[in-house]
Amino acid sequence: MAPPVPSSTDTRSRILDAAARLFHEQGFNATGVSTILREAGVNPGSLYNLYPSKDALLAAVLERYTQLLHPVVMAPVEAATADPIDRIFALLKQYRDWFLPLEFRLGCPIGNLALEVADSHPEIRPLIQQNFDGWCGYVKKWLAEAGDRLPASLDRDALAATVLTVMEGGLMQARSSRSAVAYDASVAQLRSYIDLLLARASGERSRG
Amino acid sequence: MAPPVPSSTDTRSRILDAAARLFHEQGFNATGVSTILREAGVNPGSLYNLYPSKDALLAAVLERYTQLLHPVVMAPVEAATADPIDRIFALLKQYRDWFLPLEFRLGCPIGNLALEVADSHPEIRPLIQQNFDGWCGYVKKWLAEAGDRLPASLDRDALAATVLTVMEGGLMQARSSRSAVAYDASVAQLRSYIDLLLARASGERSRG
Amino acid sequence: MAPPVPSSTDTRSRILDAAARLFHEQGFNATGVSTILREAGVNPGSLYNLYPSKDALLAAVLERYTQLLHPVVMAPVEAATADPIDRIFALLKQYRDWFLPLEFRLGCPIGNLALEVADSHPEIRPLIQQNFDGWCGYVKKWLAEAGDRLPASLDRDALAATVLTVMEGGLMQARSSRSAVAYDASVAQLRSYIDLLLARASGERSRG
Amino acid sequence: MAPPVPSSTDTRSRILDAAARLFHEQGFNATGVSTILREAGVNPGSLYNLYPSKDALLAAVLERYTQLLHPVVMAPVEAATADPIDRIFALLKQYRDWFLPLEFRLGCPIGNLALEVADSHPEIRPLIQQNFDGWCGYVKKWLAEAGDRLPASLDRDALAATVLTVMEGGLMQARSSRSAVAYDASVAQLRSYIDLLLARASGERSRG
DNA sequence: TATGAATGAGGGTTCATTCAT
DNA sequence: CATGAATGAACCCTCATTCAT
Repeated sequence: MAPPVPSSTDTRSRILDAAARLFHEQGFNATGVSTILREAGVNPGSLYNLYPSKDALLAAVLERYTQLLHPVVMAPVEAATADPIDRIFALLKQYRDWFLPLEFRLGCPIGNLALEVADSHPEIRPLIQQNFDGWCGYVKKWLAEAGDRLPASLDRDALAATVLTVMEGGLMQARSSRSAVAYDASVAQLRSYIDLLLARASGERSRG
Repeated sequence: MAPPVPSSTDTRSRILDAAARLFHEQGFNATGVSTILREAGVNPGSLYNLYPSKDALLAAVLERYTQLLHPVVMAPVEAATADPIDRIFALLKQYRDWFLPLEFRLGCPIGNLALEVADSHPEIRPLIQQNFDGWCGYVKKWLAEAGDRLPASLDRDALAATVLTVMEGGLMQARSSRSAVAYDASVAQLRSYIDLLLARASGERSRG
Repeated sequence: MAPPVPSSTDTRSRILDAAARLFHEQGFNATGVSTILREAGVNPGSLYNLYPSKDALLAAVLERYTQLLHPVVMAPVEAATADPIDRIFALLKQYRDWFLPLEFRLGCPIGNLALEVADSHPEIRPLIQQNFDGWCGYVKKWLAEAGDRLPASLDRDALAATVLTVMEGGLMQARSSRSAVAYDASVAQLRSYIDLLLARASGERSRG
Repeated sequence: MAPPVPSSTDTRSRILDAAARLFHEQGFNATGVSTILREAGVNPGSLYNLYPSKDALLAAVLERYTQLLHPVVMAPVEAATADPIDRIFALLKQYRDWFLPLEFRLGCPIGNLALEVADSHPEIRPLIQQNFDGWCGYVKKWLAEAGDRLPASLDRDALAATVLTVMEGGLMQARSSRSAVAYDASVAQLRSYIDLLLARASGERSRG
């Protein structure tokens, strides 16, 4: 028999859930610790037992995003889509599907924090970078799997970074306009670019 | 003889300068009104005489960014670079040149505010959008000037949005990594894409 | 031909009107000078030219209430009611008629100020007292006119003070309950008392 | 052994004591929270931990006045005076004795608040009314105990309301004049009225 | 370990008033 | 005399955090 989940774990989860949600909805600075406490149903002393500061809680939230990257973000894409190139656009479509019903409110939780705390919280910046690296890592893996369907001369790492650029830059404009137009436009240009790359590689292969 | 600049204008400018700088350096929520007052050398009553709230001051800052878009951002690019396609990359290089000495701290002042206040301040969102629209407007103009050097089938508005996407998404990653790598990579992919478009249009033209 | 009313008089009137209304509606401390300025359509400099302070404005408002006592409060009663005893109850009914449509909001402007500023503004207290004295003066005059319809032993000054007591005490309870019950009850007891006095005096006269 | 009084209760009491005293001395609007904090020796966070706003503190003060009505106001009267009719005048004399040494400064704390906040604070009005109802309740009880010493036809509730009217209306005039004259006059007229009622009832009883 | 009161610096804003134009 | 920006103390309240129980 498994031991009962200790209540501290439960408390820890409730805090992390509430903090992650509120940081996403309101931003880090606009979220008061007291709001987190209320939403998590926890006392200040309990929170400060588990996390020595609001900043430490932010770090924990970002660690959890790292853990959730695969199960929440990447696994659904990989499960639904087999072709590595298609997976890139399935990933971009997944964000669209998440945020369209919200009229593109909220935005990327990592991207939001990147712009809000990267300068003020030096100890947090690496955790953001870790999330971006993980995200790009999946894209790089897919691009590697695409093998010679893409030109040999293509800088696959640069393209992976660009996919993240398209997601973050597109989502930023979508939030500002409450519309999908700029996001869709950016994704379409990326599609067009990759199609040109695929065509060139195909030509190279047939000539090769 | 022109009348002396009224002192109120001076006060207004000092407030706007300080607010714009601090919002850029620290973010909107992390900047206290008292800090703005101290840096501007102004009393609370004076500020609230000119701007009824911190939010109104934010709106004024964003209006000013709209006014500064041409003289500060676009005019230098257009003065230094004649070719419309080259202007796009000169613009992207200008941001690189601005932020490289800062190790990519600060980031885009509009983009930062977009992610920080777009949801919480509905009245501010249109002002952010206005800045993005103005920015893309210049790129659209340049793309139009490129005429048939670009394929007729190209969605020039979509490409303009993508240029902004590359700038914002690239800058976000640059801030997170304190490095130019992802920014340069994204710009390089855009360059590669546009080169492919130019090549295709050139082929179309010669085939006539 | 009369000279045109100087604009300063107009300004003065607009300020007094606004101040009197706002002090009545919101109280003295709860009314900001800026609100008075806005409602009067006047600039701070203009107000402070005419009245050196908010307290001086309050004094002017109370002076004006003294001037308005006859035309606004007493003249209508005396015009509508001839019998001196009836005038007392007509006066009390006039307040009821004024405040019933407001569910007894606002209350007596003098009484409100009496309780709010009597202690903190020693220079204002005599002006409040002057209003009360004027008010009681009319009641005393009527009681004198009632002659031997009232007992010779009756302290007419004390009864006049009591009429004011009934008005103020009754109105206070009416405001607290948003109902006429306590006001009507107090007036009815006064009516009953005066009826007993009239009956006794009548007996004395017939025996006399 | 009883547990020591928890310090929270102590803090709460110090806040309530200071707030009640200052609201009484200066009025609600003229009393700053910072003054309450200083006088209570308490930090802002402590106050707002116990009371979510200045208005909530006002409500608590009025609740406490309700609790204190019996021990502070009514019990001394009932202890010192047995006869129910005499108790009414002992109560009115108690107020006189309290305020005469102050030259009738301060006034009734409930009455002051009634006029200052009844309109602006709808949630407070019922608490004021509750105090008035409690006060009148004692007078009603005494009038009931007077039985057939008073005329059967007398509206005892109306007379009770009138007693409060006399206290509040009399105290208002006493504050304005810094003299007992109008207060004493009003009480004397009430005495005269009740004597007439007692005489009439006595006559009715003897005629039986 | 859980609780929630206590801490005190700082939040954004309004106040009555003055003064330069 | 009108204007409205400037003044700076004070307003009510919230912040992240600590500590006694």
